Amino acid sequence: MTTKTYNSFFLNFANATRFNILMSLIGGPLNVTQITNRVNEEQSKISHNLKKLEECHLLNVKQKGKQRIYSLNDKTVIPMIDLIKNHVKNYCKECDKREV
Amino acid sequence: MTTKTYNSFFLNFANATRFNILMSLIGGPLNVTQITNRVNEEQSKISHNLKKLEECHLLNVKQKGKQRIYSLNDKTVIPMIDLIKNHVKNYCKECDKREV
DNA sequence: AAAACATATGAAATCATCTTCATATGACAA
DNA sequence: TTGTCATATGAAGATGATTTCATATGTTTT
Repeated sequence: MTTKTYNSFFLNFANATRFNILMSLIGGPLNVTQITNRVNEEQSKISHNLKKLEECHLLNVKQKGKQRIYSLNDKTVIPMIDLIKNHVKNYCKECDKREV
Repeated sequence: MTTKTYNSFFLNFANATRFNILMSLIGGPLNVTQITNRVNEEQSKISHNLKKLEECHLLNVKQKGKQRIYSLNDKTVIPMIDLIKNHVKNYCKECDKREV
């Protein structure tokens, strides 16, 4: 596992926009316009970030007419969400409350 | 789970220095000087980064004389390492090879 | 073949994080 | 109570990531 690989893997989760994109896809695949609406950000911003997520294989794409449909790699993403949720629950109960 | 919480959680793994610190502690607790030697970085750099890891409860500290002994929160860190290793193995076989 | 729609891309500008350096603090030993 | 060892900290500078804006590409519709 190269430094670059795990660096970009975790960076993908660390960014709020990308984290929200992942969340928006938990319910099932969406096209770019739909993701853009759910996450409520600029289209080009979404596209740039989708690219990074896809490069890491956290997302898959397929073309459907002029749309591109993105779907979650849930084998990785769901366990990851569970892991951090558990961590926060067990170790960060207080610190997570004091908002900054 | 606040944005800040998951952001700093993942950021901790995304940084090479901190990732190496975590790795150095898999074998068991170490003091700062020992970590500094294993990771082979400046002492103040190590201290700054230890702080961030501790704030996220990925590390625990205890004082022992003038030393501070850091140990891994292995309940979280080990599963996390396993998760990314598996991801890379299953989905990034090729992309992980082409070094950048 | 032009227009319209959906998405991607490059580059500059902005914003956030990291490291570095100098110095401070805290604990123990002499 | 001074010196030394171990570690932490603040702030500036350096580096890196993200967003933005303008525009390009690709696909379908008319």
